[in-house]
Amino acid sequence: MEYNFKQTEKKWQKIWEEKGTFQVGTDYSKPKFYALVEFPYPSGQGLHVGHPRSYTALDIVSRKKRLQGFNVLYPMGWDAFGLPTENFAIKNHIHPSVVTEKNVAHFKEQLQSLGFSFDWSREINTTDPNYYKWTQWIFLQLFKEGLAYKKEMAVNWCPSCKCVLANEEAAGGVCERCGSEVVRKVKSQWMLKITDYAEKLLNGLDDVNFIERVKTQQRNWIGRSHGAQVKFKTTAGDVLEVYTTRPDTLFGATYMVMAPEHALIEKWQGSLRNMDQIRAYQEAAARKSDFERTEVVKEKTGVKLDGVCAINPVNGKEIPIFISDYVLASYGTGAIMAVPAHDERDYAFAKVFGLPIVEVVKGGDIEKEAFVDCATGIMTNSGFLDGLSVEEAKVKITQWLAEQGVGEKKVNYKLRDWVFSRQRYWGEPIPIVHCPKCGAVPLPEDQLPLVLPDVDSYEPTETGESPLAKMTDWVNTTCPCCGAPAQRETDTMPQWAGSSWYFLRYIDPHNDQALASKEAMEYWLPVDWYNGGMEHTTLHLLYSRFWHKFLYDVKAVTCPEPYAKRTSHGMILGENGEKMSKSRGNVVNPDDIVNEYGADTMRLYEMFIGDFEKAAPWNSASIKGCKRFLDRVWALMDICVAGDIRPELESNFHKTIRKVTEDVEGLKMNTAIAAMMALLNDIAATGSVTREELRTLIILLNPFAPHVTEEMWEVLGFEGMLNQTNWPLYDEAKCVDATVEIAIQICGKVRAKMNIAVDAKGEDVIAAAKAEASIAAQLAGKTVIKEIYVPGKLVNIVAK
RNA sequence: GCCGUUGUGGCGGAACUGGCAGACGCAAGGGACUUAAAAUCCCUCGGUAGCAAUACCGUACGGGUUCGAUUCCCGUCAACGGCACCA
Repeated sequence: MEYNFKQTEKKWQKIWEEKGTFQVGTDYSKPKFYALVEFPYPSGQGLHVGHPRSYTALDIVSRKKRLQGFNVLYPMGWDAFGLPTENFAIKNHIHPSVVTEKNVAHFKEQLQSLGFSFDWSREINTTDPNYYKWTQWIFLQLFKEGLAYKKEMAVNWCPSCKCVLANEEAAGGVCERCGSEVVRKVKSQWMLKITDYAEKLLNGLDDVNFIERVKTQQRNWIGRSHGAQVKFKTTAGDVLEVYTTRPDTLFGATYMVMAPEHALIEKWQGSLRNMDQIRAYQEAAARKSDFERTEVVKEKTGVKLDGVCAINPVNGKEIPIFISDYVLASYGTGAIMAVPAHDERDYAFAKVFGLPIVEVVKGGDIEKEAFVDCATGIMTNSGFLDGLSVEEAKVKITQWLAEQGVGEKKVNYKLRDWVFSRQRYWGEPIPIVHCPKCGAVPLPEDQLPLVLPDVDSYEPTETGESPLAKMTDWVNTTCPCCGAPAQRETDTMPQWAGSSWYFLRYIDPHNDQALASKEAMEYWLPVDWYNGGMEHTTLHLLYSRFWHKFLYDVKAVTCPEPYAKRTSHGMILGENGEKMSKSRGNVVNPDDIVNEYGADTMRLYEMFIGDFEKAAPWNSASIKGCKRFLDRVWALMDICVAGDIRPELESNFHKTIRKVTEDVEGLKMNTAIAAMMALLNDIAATGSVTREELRTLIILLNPFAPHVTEEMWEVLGFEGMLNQTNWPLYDEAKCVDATVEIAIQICGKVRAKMNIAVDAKGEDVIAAAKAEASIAAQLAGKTVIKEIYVPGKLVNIVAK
């Protein structure tokens, strides 16, 4: 009997939908399992073969957990605000919500054709006012707690289009739309104080099960360092404050560097004799992004301030001050003390400007390069610090600075506050009213959601304000505080807002009293397993942890960390090994694969393609192997006879059950599939299969290929639906074979093999190995120095 | 530049905690079935030499530790992800 995947897959998808098979009950007595994948941005291009990699993997986990008796929540939704939809709307004069609706419908149809066990009754959409009501509510709580504030920030500005550009739209310093040069313009922006949570975000990592590289990257992104803040007096009278992780090297500070944007420059205007030169340099620096500025390879540039000097507090020496773009305004105090002998960037700068390089830590050769190692060095040329180790010197100088009142111990973070404003239309309106008397006033909660009004044009305004600024009817309102005429905030939120808390909404998606009910939160939180891309590690994942920790502090959620476990999948590349993209012409459409091979084959192939965590190139030819495997499993029904698992296959079955059970937990789907393929080969070699063998095999395969296995279950006449049966158990004792083949090595090289009983004693095995004809011959005339037996693996005889 | 990661046959990949490198699959070659093709089934398949048994080489490159290294350490090269307004 031929297997018709088209008909069968549709049949089961319909049954699952009609019966609500994967709808999650509210039976809170069962153990729960909450599996989460990153919800997609519904782009106009439709689903990409990259999306199902993550979705299939956790679908397999979810289906297996259900078979193991868990109450599983596996939801899906749409992260639908964002730039591409807005740009499409501008170009084609279609409302973004219309575009979104169409894209969502397309995505949903594509996802459903792959047979994912999502609970569609809990579908959410970040652009739905009933959803973003709560996104706005969270913003209000942040505002009330003082974590949302306004600040002047530099943004990318296209002077020709007169609009703010996203970094992506300003790649290479050129406007993506018109090609003109992008400048940095200062604008007042809403900011979120994520830095207040730096310590909590760091410490929380100790309590969660995230893959190590995600933790490392988050730790580095937060970038905690211990050092000192030091005050340098200047000849202008003001104090120039710096942060340093190397206060021990203070005696070696021979000059200072400020970021070109540093506020003191403006204050010192009167004293500075080379203001023209300074202005020119500031303008040049404004055009560069932070990471262009910090590149080490390029020649260091800068301008010496003519008219103001600093005074080194340890020795009273006057030292020059420079501005240079390698110092960033956004890190530390925006100024540094430069110690060229012990910092590579300072060294390079000092060489260019001919500044003195004073060695204060012995151990390197400062004629050649900066000596940066602080583990081994001994202090020198440093007065009362001489002879101390770097660590001792750090402690002593920090104490001294504190005693003198010119510095203090300081913990610093690389993490910067979150720029939360966008001058765009397609985002959540920020629920704030600006009153001339009361200032920024939060909208009362009973006025939420503040609905995004319809506008005629989605183009930003001449001044770079959001398109909402043109909606005077909407903008003009009254102050919720004093009733006087006031104006609404016209900036919108970034796309990160809606995705920072979406997992909370799935657990109680229709609640209009709260984000989710306490009861639902207590049962479902935290997310048990969250899978997503590595590219979201430092932004989305950190932002959502921040919001969650905040919500925990204001008692709006019931646990301190949102995600108990985080894993990451690799990208699926084009057949040529490059990233899939329209412009490269190497995009594979999942619809084509489903049509030609079926959803089960597609799912199996995406899991078999390689190591889940690594990038893997698509290969059309290889898909056939997965189709062939499913066809061979189907064909087993032709040779099926009554009976239990046969003794000669017993250990194969137990080993395979163990392998699949463990590999699914470890996201090693490729080796789980390989194990099932090997089992099929072993069964096929016997020429028949028993009912019980087939039953066990198709339960194991069900999470991977749910349609064909469900159909086989029905054809074979087993009771009920396969997805409601139990996952098979294995017996550790039955996974072992009686004999095992081991290798015999001489000096680490395999020279022979032999079969031994699994429980054979070491000395007997070694004796047997030496008795082996070819081994005996090669050992003749040599002295045995060492004999090693690794149980069940090998014997190694070292001889001379 | 900074942070993180990766590098194994013609290809995707496998290999426990330092223990037989190449599981499983694709492609390729040979054979069976067929009027023929597709499908299916069987065999071979890292390189060099050899009829063969077998020997030597081989996990990006150069060193090191070890009885034994794809695995650990040091260095080099190449590729990929992120760098805060793409998501």
